[in-house]
Amino acid sequence: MKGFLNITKALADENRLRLMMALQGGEVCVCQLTELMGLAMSTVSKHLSVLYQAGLVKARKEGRWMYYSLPGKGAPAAARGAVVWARRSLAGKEQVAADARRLKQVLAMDINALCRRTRGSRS
Amino acid sequence: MKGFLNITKALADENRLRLMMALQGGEVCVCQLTELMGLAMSTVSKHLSVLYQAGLVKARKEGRWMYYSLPGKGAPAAARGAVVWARRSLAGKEQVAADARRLKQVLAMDINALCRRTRGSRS
DNA sequence: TTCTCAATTCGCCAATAAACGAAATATATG
DNA sequence: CATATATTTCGTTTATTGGCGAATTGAGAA
Repeated sequence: MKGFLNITKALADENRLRLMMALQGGEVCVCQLTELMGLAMSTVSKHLSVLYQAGLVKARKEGRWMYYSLPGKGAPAAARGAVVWARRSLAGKEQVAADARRLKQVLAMDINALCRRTRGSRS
Repeated sequence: MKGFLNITKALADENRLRLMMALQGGEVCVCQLTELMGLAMSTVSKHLSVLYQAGLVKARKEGRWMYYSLPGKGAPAAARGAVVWARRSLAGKEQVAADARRLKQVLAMDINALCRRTRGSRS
Protein backbone atom coordinates (compact mmCIF):
# COMPACT_ATOMS: atom_id res chain seq x y z
CA MET A 1 0.00 0.00 0.00
CA LYS A 2 2.67 2.47 1.07
CA GLY A 3 4.77 1.85 -2.03
CA PHE A 4 1.81 2.14 -4.37
CA LEU A 5 0.69 5.32 -2.64
CA ASN A 6 4.19 6.72 -3.11
CA ILE A 7 3.82 6.10 -6.82
CA THR A 8 0.38 7.65 -7.15
CA LYS A 9 1.48 10.71 -5.18
CA ALA A 10 4.50 11.10 -7.43
CA LEU A 11 2.23 10.92 -10.47
CA ALA A 12 -0.22 13.47 -9.03
CA ASP A 13 1.62 16.57 -10.18
CA GLU A 14 1.62 18.04 -13.66
CA ASN A 15 5.26 19.09 -13.63
CA ARG A 16 6.37 15.63 -12.56
CA LEU A 17 4.33 14.04 -15.34
CA ARG A 18 5.96 16.41 -17.82
CA LEU A 19 9.38 15.46 -16.48
CA MET A 20 8.67 11.76 -16.86
CA MET A 21 7.42 12.19 -20.39
CA ALA A 22 10.49 14.25 -21.24
CA LEU A 23 12.62 11.22 -20.42
CA GLN A 24 10.91 8.97 -22.95
CA GLY A 25 13.60 9.59 -25.56
CA GLY A 26 16.45 8.69 -23.21
CA GLU A 27 18.41 10.21 -20.36
CA VAL A 28 18.46 13.97 -19.83
CA CYS A 29 20.47 16.00 -17.36
CA VAL A 30 19.02 18.28 -14.69
CA CYS A 31 20.06 21.57 -16.23
CA GLN A 32 18.45 20.57 -19.51
CA LEU A 33 15.25 19.64 -17.72
CA THR A 34 15.41 22.93 -15.82
CA GLU A 35 15.60 24.82 -19.09
CA LEU A 36 12.70 22.81 -20.46
CA MET A 37 10.45 23.36 -17.47
CA GLY A 38 11.16 27.01 -16.78
CA LEU A 39 11.32 26.38 -13.04
CA ALA A 40 14.08 26.96 -10.51
CA MET A 41 16.66 24.20 -10.60
CA SER A 42 16.03 23.42 -6.93
CA THR A 43 12.39 22.83 -7.75
CA VAL A 44 13.18 20.52 -10.64
CA SER A 45 15.68 18.64 -8.50
CA LYS A 46 13.04 18.15 -5.82
CA HIS A 47 10.53 16.81 -8.33
CA LEU A 48 13.12 14.38 -9.67
CA SER A 49 13.84 13.27 -6.13
CA VAL A 50 10.17 12.50 -5.55
CA LEU A 51 10.03 10.50 -8.78
CA TYR A 52 13.22 8.69 -7.81
CA GLN A 53 11.91 7.77 -4.36
CA ALA A 54 8.86 6.28 -6.03
CA GLY A 55 11.05 4.30 -8.42
CA LEU A 56 9.68 6.11 -11.46
CA VAL A 57 13.06 7.35 -12.71
CA LYS A 58 16.65 6.12 -12.64
CA ALA A 59 19.63 8.39 -11.93
CA ARG A 60 23.18 8.24 -13.21
CA LYS A 61 25.94 10.60 -12.19
CA GLU A 62 28.58 11.50 -14.74
CA GLY A 63 31.11 14.01 -13.53
CA ARG A 64 29.24 17.08 -12.43
CA TRP A 65 26.12 16.18 -14.34
CA MET A 66 23.27 14.04 -13.15
CA TYR A 67 21.35 12.19 -15.82
CA TYR A 68 17.82 10.95 -15.23
CA SER A 69 15.97 8.35 -17.28
CA LEU A 70 12.98 6.07 -17.16
CA PRO A 71 13.49 2.72 -15.38
CA GLY A 72 13.97 -0.41 -17.48
CA LYS A 73 13.52 -4.13 -16.97
CA GLY A 74 15.23 -4.19 -13.60
CA ALA A 75 12.67 -1.95 -11.92
CA PRO A 76 9.94 -3.21 -9.59
CA ALA A 77 6.72 -4.25 -11.32
CA ALA A 78 4.62 -1.54 -9.69
CA ALA A 79 6.88 1.23 -10.96
CA ARG A 80 7.21 -0.26 -14.45
CA GLY A 81 3.45 -0.62 -14.64
CA ALA A 82 3.03 3.02 -13.66
CA VAL A 83 5.45 4.22 -16.31
CA VAL A 84 3.77 2.16 -19.02
CA TRP A 85 0.33 3.35 -17.97
CA ALA A 86 1.38 6.99 -17.84
CA ARG A 87 3.13 6.84 -21.22
CA ARG A 88 0.09 5.23 -22.80
CA SER A 89 -2.36 7.66 -21.23
CA LEU A 90 -0.37 10.76 -22.10
CA ALA A 91 0.73 9.76 -25.60
CA GLY A 92 -0.22 12.46 -28.06
CA LYS A 93 -1.29 15.01 -25.45
CA GLU A 94 -0.56 18.56 -26.51
CA GLN A 95 1.63 19.56 -23.56
CA VAL A 96 3.71 16.43 -23.95
CA ALA A 97 4.19 17.00 -27.66
CA ALA A 98 5.16 20.63 -27.09
CA ASP A 99 7.68 19.60 -24.47
CA ALA A 100 9.13 17.00 -26.83
CA ARG A 101 9.64 19.64 -29.51
CA ARG A 102 11.19 22.06 -27.05
CA LEU A 103 13.41 19.36 -25.56
CA LYS A 104 14.80 18.62 -28.98
CA GLN A 105 15.96 22.21 -29.21
CA VAL A 106 17.37 22.15 -25.69
CA LEU A 107 19.33 18.98 -26.35
CA ALA A 108 20.84 20.63 -29.41
CA MET A 109 22.23 23.48 -27.32
CA ASP A 110 25.71 23.41 -25.82
CA ILE A 111 25.35 21.85 -22.39
CA ASN A 112 27.97 24.04 -20.74
CA ALA A 113 26.43 27.26 -21.95
CA LEU A 114 23.03 25.96 -20.92
CA CYS A 115 24.00 25.19 -17.35
CA ARG A 116 25.61 28.57 -16.99
CA ARG A 117 22.37 30.20 -18.12
CA THR A 118 20.20 28.29 -15.69
CA ARG A 119 22.40 28.98 -12.71
CA GLY A 120 20.57 31.86 -11.02
CA SER A 121 16.88 32.64 -10.73
CA ARG A 122 14.42 31.52 -13.34
CA SER A 123 11.61 33.98 -12.71
CA MET B 1 -3.32 15.73 -19.60
CA LYS B 2 -5.93 17.37 -17.41
CA GLY B 3 -8.08 14.27 -17.29
CA PHE B 4 -5.18 11.98 -16.55
CA LEU B 5 -3.97 14.34 -13.84
CA ASN B 6 -7.45 14.26 -12.33
CA ILE B 7 -7.15 10.50 -12.11
CA THR B 8 -3.68 10.44 -10.58
CA LYS B 9 -4.71 13.07 -8.03
CA ALA B 10 -7.75 11.02 -7.11
CA LEU B 11 -5.52 7.98 -6.61
CA ALA B 12 -3.02 9.89 -4.49
CA ASP B 13 -4.81 9.47 -1.18
CA GLU B 14 -4.82 6.39 1.01
CA ASN B 15 -8.46 6.70 2.07
CA ARG B 16 -9.61 7.04 -1.53
CA LEU B 17 -7.64 3.93 -2.50
CA ARG B 18 -9.27 2.07 0.37
CA LEU B 19 -12.69 3.23 -0.81
CA MET B 20 -12.05 2.05 -4.36
CA MET B 21 -10.85 -1.33 -3.17
CA ALA B 22 -13.90 -1.65 -0.94
CA LEU B 23 -16.06 -1.46 -4.06
CA GLN B 24 -14.43 -4.48 -5.72
CA GLY B 25 -17.15 -6.82 -4.50
CA GLY B 26 -19.98 -4.69 -5.87
CA GLU B 27 -21.86 -1.53 -4.98
CA VAL B 28 -21.85 -0.19 -1.44
CA CYS B 29 -23.80 2.73 0.02
CA VAL B 30 -22.25 5.79 1.63
CA CYS B 31 -23.29 5.03 5.19
CA GLN B 32 -21.73 1.57 4.92
CA LEU B 33 -18.52 3.07 3.59
CA THR B 34 -18.60 5.63 6.39
CA GLU B 35 -18.84 2.85 8.96
CA LEU B 36 -15.97 1.01 7.26
CA MET B 37 -13.65 4.00 7.12
CA GLY B 38 -14.31 5.47 10.55
CA LEU B 39 -14.43 8.98 9.11
CA ALA B 40 -17.13 11.64 9.15
CA MET B 41 -19.75 11.02 6.48
CA SER B 42 -19.06 14.41 4.96
CA THR B 43 -15.44 13.40 4.52
CA VAL B 44 -16.33 10.10 2.89
CA SER B 45 -18.80 11.84 0.62
CA LYS B 46 -16.12 14.30 -0.46
CA HIS B 47 -13.69 11.50 -1.26
CA LEU B 48 -16.33 9.72 -3.30
CA SER B 49 -17.01 12.94 -5.14
CA VAL B 50 -13.35 13.26 -6.06
CA LEU B 51 -13.29 9.68 -7.32
CA TYR B 52 -16.50 10.29 -9.24
CA GLN B 53 -15.15 13.43 -10.92
CA ALA B 54 -12.16 11.40 -12.06
CA GLY B 55 -14.42 8.69 -13.44
CA LEU B 56 -13.08 6.10 -11.03
CA VAL B 57 -16.45 5.21 -9.51
CA LYS B 58 -20.06 5.08 -10.67
CA ALA B 59 -22.97 6.35 -8.58
CA ARG B 60 -26.54 5.13 -8.41
CA LYS B 61 -29.25 6.70 -6.33
CA GLU B 62 -31.90 4.45 -4.86
CA GLY B 63 -34.40 6.21 -2.67
CA ARG B 64 -32.50 7.91 0.10
CA TRP B 65 -29.40 5.80 -0.39
CA MET B 66 -26.55 6.45 -2.78
CA TYR B 67 -24.70 3.40 -4.03
CA TYR B 68 -21.19 3.63 -5.41
CA SER B 69 -19.42 1.02 -7.49
CA LEU B 70 -16.45 0.59 -9.80
CA PRO B 71 -17.00 1.60 -13.43
CA GLY B 72 -17.55 -1.11 -16.01
CA LYS B 73 -17.18 -1.45 -19.76
CA GLY B 74 -18.82 1.86 -20.54
CA ALA B 75 -16.22 3.96 -18.75
CA PRO B 76 -13.46 5.89 -20.52
CA ALA B 77 -10.29 3.92 -21.20
CA ALA B 78 -8.11 6.06 -18.94
CA ALA B 79 -10.36 5.46 -15.95
CA ARG B 80 -10.76 1.76 -16.62
CA GLY B 81 -7.00 1.41 -16.98
CA ALA B 82 -6.51 3.15 -13.66
CA VAL B 83 -8.95 0.87 -11.88
CA VAL B 84 -7.34 -2.24 -13.31
CA TRP B 85 -3.86 -1.02 -12.41
CA ALA B 86 -4.85 -0.09 -8.87
CA ARG B 87 -6.65 -3.38 -8.27
CA ARG B 88 -3.67 -5.34 -9.52
CA SER B 89 -1.15 -3.32 -7.54
CA LEU B 90 -3.09 -3.46 -4.29
CA ALA B 91 -4.27 -7.07 -4.48
CA GLY B 92 -3.32 -8.90 -1.32
CA LYS B 93 -2.17 -5.80 0.58
CA GLU B 94 -2.86 -6.06 4.29
CA GLN B 95 -4.99 -2.93 4.65
CA VAL B 96 -7.11 -3.95 1.70
CA ALA B 97 -7.64 -7.44 3.07
CA ALA B 98 -8.56 -6.07 6.50
CA ASP B 99 -11.05 -3.68 4.94
CA ALA B 100 -12.57 -6.54 2.94
CA ARG B 101 -13.08 -8.56 6.12
CA ARG B 102 -14.58 -5.61 7.95
CA LEU B 103 -16.81 -4.68 5.02
CA LYS B 104 -18.26 -8.17 5.05
CA GLN B 105 -19.38 -7.56 8.64
CA VAL B 106 -20.73 -4.13 7.81
CA LEU B 107 -22.74 -5.42 4.88
CA ALA B 108 -24.28 -8.02 7.17
CA MET B 109 -25.60 -5.32 9.51
CA ASP B 110 -29.05 -3.81 9.15
CA ILE B 111 -28.67 -0.82 6.87
CA ASN B 112 -31.25 1.34 8.65
CA ALA B 113 -29.67 0.80 12.04
CA LEU B 114 -26.27 1.48 10.51
CA CYS B 115 -27.22 4.80 8.97
CA ARG B 116 -28.78 5.90 12.23
CA ARG B 117 -25.53 5.07 14.05
CA THR B 118 -23.36 7.01 11.64
CA ARG B 119 -25.51 10.09 11.71
CA GLY B 120 -23.67 12.32 14.15
CA SER B 121 -19.97 12.70 14.90
CA ARG B 122 -17.52 9.91 14.30
CA SER B 123 -14.69 11.07 16.54
C1' DT C 1 -47.85 19.46 3.33
C1' DT C 2 -44.83 18.36 7.02
C1' DC C 3 -41.45 15.35 9.03
C1' DT C 4 -37.49 12.30 8.72
C1' DC C 5 -33.19 11.21 7.25
C1' DA C 6 -29.19 9.84 3.81
C1' DA C 7 -26.20 12.46 1.41
C1' DT C 8 -23.99 16.64 -0.10
C1' DT C 9 -22.24 21.28 0.31
C1' DC C 10 -20.23 25.02 3.06
C1' DG C 11 -17.03 27.28 6.23
C1' DC C 12 -13.30 26.77 8.89
C1' DC C 13 -8.79 24.88 10.71
C1' DA C 14 -4.67 21.87 10.44
C1' DA C 15 -1.55 19.38 7.69
C1' DT C 16 0.74 18.62 3.42
C1' DA C 17 3.05 20.00 -0.67
C1' DA C 18 5.01 23.26 -4.26
C1' DA C 19 7.86 27.01 -5.19
C1' DC C 20 11.82 30.03 -4.48
C1' DG C 21 16.56 31.65 -2.98
C1' DA C 22 20.41 30.77 -0.11
C1' DA C 23 23.55 27.62 1.73
C1' DA C 24 25.77 23.16 1.49
C1' DT C 25 27.71 19.28 -1.18
C1' DA C 26 30.45 17.11 -4.48
C1' DT C 27 33.18 17.01 -8.57
C1' DA C 28 36.05 18.83 -12.09
C1' DT C 29 39.81 22.18 -13.36
C1' DG C 30 43.67 25.66 -12.75
C1' DC D 1 45.22 23.60 -2.70
C1' DA D 2 41.94 26.92 -4.34
C1' DT D 3 38.32 27.96 -7.68
C1' DA D 4 34.40 27.08 -10.47
C1' DT D 5 30.12 24.87 -11.05
C1' DA D 6 26.18 21.22 -11.34
C1' DT D 7 23.19 19.44 -8.12
C1' DT D 8 21.04 18.83 -3.73
C1' DT D 9 19.45 20.27 0.78
C1' DC D 10 17.54 23.72 3.91
C1' DG D 11 14.41 27.29 5.46
C1' DT D 12 10.55 30.03 4.40
C1' DT D 13 6.35 31.39 2.16
C1' DT D 14 2.26 30.39 -0.30
C1' DA D 15 -1.18 27.28 -2.23
C1' DT D 16 -3.64 23.04 -1.96
C1' DT D 17 -5.84 19.35 0.35
C1' DG D 18 -8.03 16.54 4.15
C1' DG D 19 -10.75 16.62 8.02
C1' DC D 20 -14.70 18.01 10.94
C1' DG D 21 -19.34 19.93 12.25
C1' DA D 22 -23.16 22.73 10.79
C1' DA D 23 -26.30 23.90 7.36
C1' DT D 24 -28.58 22.52 3.10
C1' DT D 25 -30.62 19.48 -0.24
C1' DG D 26 -33.63 16.01 -1.94
C1' DA D 27 -36.28 11.85 -1.63
C1' DG D 28 -39.46 8.90 1.00
C1' DA D 29 -42.95 8.48 4.90
C1' DA D 30 -46.58 10.26 7.87
